[in-house]
Amino acid sequence: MRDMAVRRRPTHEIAADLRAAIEAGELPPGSRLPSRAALAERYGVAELTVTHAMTQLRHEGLITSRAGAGSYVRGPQQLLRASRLRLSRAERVAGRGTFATDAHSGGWTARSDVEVRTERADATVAGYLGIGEGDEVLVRDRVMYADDEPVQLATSYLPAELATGAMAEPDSGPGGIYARLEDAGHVLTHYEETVRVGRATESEAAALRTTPGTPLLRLVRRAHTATRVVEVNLITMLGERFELHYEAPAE
Amino acid sequence: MRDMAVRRRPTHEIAADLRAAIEAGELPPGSRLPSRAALAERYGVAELTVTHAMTQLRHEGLITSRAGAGSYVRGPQQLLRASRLRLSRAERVAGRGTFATDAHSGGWTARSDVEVRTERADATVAGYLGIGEGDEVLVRDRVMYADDEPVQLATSYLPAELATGAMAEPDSGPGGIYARLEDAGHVLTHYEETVRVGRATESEAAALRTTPGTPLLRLVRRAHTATRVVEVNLITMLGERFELHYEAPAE
DNA sequence: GAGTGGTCTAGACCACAAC
DNA sequence: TTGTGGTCTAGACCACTCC
Repeated sequence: MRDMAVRRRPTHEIAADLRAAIEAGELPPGSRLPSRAALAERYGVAELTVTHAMTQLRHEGLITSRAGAGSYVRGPQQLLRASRLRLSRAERVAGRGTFATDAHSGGWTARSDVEVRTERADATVAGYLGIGEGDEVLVRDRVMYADDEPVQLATSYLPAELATGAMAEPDSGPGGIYARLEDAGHVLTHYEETVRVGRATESEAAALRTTPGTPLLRLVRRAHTATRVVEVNLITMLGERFELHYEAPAE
Repeated sequence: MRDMAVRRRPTHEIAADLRAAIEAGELPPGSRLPSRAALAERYGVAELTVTHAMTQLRHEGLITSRAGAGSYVRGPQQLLRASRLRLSRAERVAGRGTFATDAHSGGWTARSDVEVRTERADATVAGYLGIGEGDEVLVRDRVMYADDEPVQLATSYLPAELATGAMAEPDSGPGGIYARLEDAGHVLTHYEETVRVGRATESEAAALRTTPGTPLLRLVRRAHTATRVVEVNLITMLGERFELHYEAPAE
């Protein structure tokens, strides 16, 4: 652009230029951006100005940067669909848990690291489960991987007296914890989910290999039998990688 | 703190200090933060360093800044619950649309600006509605306000041949567009919603009085009768102000 | 060892709000 | 008019990656 218009805000202009180049495919996914120094030279601005433009693009999820290695255009990430099927009894009977169900229909591979322990319920968990504060609960702490990238954290709580057999094992067996609950005679009637958007704390960012402040989806799922809440699961997902599906009757 | 430990990252330290002061109530909501110059002096750093710390807090939603006026601690924002009730026929019969239903149960006031027009469906909309590309659709474009702050954008599309009577008016009447569809004999059977996280573009940011890059909730809601999709609504919500509620049967 | 992005200093100009 | 936050320049040091 030889006849560049009057420069309004160099930061915005540089960000817009790079964004356009990425979207036009001139900078394809995986390709390396010019270095900070090169861009500063090209646009005739200070390096800090270029830095701000690149920070903006990073916040938009368009690029990633690593000190020493450079800045690269991010490829379109595979979208992980959390379908309404994931809670179906049919899938449980087929031996798949919720995460595995989504993986199966989405064509990605699922893997989890699980830690199991018991602790006393704090006020929040007690409230969700409808039990007393300080009552014993089984805690199942999970990091879930899609194609070997960590994409979801989940901490599940069950009243200790319900958590028998494989429920207290790291591997809860085919169909997961909901299948074990039903094996034990706790027939599930419905699930309740609340969805919020949050931002990654430092520890969440470390676990999900992202940066603090990244948008997250925070779900609270409660599993009900006819008489009580038998489990609550606090789920944290990489916000921009998931698509949640729900269905509701018109009545 | 006289015996301050070795300074690791001034930006993080200052942000953590201010965050702690806000959370401890030493800087209550509405109160003004010390100026950039004052903080730079206090911490013995450059003003740019303080600026970065404040930018971080702004991204976390803790403060707002206005040039000339100062930086202020934001009050806790009212959380807007989008309950599963919002799609119930009972609420429609009571004369409330989806947004008004949430307002009614949440205790906030709802208001909308509506624009209505017809256009030809693009591939995306045609796909959602199961009609042909280029077919005429009625478009209802809305900005929705909670307590007079814009919090949600919604663009609703209906196949033109279904959009009779008040559906084509800015005020679609009590119970909203779904009530009119049922009046016209299109009995709704179920809704389907997909939820994703996105970031505000510049125009979305302007409409929602926020900054580009702010996390948003993007919903696609399709209303079904027994035989077809009669409406699709592309909804954009301020991510951090909404909580979505869903319920699913265990089967 | 050369080059990268992350972070910091020191100083500056601006539009704007408040007085 | 004074001070605010928003933005920019110019220069620097660092840990780190890659060769």
